[in-house]
Amino acid sequence: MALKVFNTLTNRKDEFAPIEPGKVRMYVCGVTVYDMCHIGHARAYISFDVIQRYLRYAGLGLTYVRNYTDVDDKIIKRAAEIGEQTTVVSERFIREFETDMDALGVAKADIEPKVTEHIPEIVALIGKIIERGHAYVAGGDVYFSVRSFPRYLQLSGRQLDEMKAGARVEVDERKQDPMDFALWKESKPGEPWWDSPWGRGRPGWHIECSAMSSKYLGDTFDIHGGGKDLIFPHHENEIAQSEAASGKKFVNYWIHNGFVNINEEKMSKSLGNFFTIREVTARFHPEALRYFMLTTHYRSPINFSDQSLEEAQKRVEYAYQTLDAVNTMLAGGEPKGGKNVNPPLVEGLIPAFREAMDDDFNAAKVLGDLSEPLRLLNELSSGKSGKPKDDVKRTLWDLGTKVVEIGSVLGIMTRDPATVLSEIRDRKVKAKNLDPEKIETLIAARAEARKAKDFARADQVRDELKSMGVAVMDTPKGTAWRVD
RNA sequence: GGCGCCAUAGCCAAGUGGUAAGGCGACGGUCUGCAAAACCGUUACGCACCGGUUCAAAUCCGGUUGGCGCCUCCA
Repeated sequence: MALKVFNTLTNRKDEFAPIEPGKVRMYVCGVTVYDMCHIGHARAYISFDVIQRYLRYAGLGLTYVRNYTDVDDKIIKRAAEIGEQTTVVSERFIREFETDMDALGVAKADIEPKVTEHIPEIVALIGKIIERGHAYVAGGDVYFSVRSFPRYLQLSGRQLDEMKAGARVEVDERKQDPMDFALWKESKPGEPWWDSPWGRGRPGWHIECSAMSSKYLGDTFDIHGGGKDLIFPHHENEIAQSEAASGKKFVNYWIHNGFVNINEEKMSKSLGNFFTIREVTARFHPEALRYFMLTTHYRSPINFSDQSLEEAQKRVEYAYQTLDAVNTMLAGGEPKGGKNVNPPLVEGLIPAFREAMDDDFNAAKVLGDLSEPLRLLNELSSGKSGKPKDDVKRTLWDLGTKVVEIGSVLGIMTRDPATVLSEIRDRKVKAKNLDPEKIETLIAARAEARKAKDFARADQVRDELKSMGVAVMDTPKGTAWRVD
């Protein structure tokens, strides 16, 4: 089955056909680096990370570009507020972004260009747009003339004249049309600036993505992505700029991810109802956050709640507990011989995975499909299945390998199980304000009581731990504990 | 006012024409000194509502209600 992607440009699922067979060029709008990232950013970059991984998995040669917007009104404002240089602010938040993405398992893009390092390209692009009659100089500013570009608003499917009624933007006197937008802005005192044919200034928002995408991916490329909120005006304006300059189609497939909601409302800075990635990952494991993001199709809104995160974390725990047991069972490496106990399940796994992902990257479906294999891995690795050991090992290997293969495309289940499990427990211990030492002491006391067959005393200790939210588990390898 | 999206069990959620995946929770069971974990079983005669198309609809069409988003910086 061929890959289908929902294309905002056509408003339907289109069969994906790259410009160059076997190769894909993809650009995703990166962050404006003026603050810590919130979980909306997490969703966007996780979504495209999965897309990125899947395209490569499917054997397509991918060039993935994700920029950093490091010149912008908000960065300037922020820098002024805290009395720092804009570059100090932007560099710091680039590092914070990298830290967050790393924790979430979001791989770096192949190219991560910064606006400040592409001013010449931007100036050249603006010059070209002016030359072609799609932009005009007004004082030290340069504006794109939306009326000169008949295809304007093709992505959002709106009408220019209908938009004017709702426009709440203050109209700059120098604009020929209220909808015209800045390509270049004259710098005010104290603002960063670069020389240009129009005087000292800086790029407007939008133009950087047009300049950097064409530099690294060409005038026309395959996929351009970002959050739904970027459709208008950002992506609409990118199309106008790029197509006005090149005279060619800009992008074939536009992919947009849905929002993260809080209490069914869009999470956003202006509403003040946002959580940073850092806040959430202090309470829940980063992989739980990632898993949560994948439980809903990337285009649908997803509602953030502690309960959902807890559920996601529970599944992550379950998966790693299972993998841990599988690893223990297969300590000797790939088993020789043995008979797979469930060939249809093992053999159907990857085809089902590909079918789901080929259908507009339906990772949520994949997660559901993973339940049965994980269940079987658990059953077999418990050692109590009653099946011949060789067959068990054979199946664990065959099935486990495929489960991890799928996990590696979704960016889950690829870390060291014991490490993740203890990281999760650490968070719960902290959340409940527990003292691990005290717990160990109690468990030791209980062990002694059990040894002496003083079960009344042992259960008393268990109850005490239980009231603290600690569950005690007696296993052949000793007594372990977990936080509920 | 314009454009668009969504509505599936207690909760989350997949499913775009063929007779409702999966998860969480709950209940019952196996295992266990007792538990926990794990495993097994049960948990939507119905997919907001009304009408239509069809042999067949959660899925297509029309309408109603409710919720959300964009039109302004925003992933």
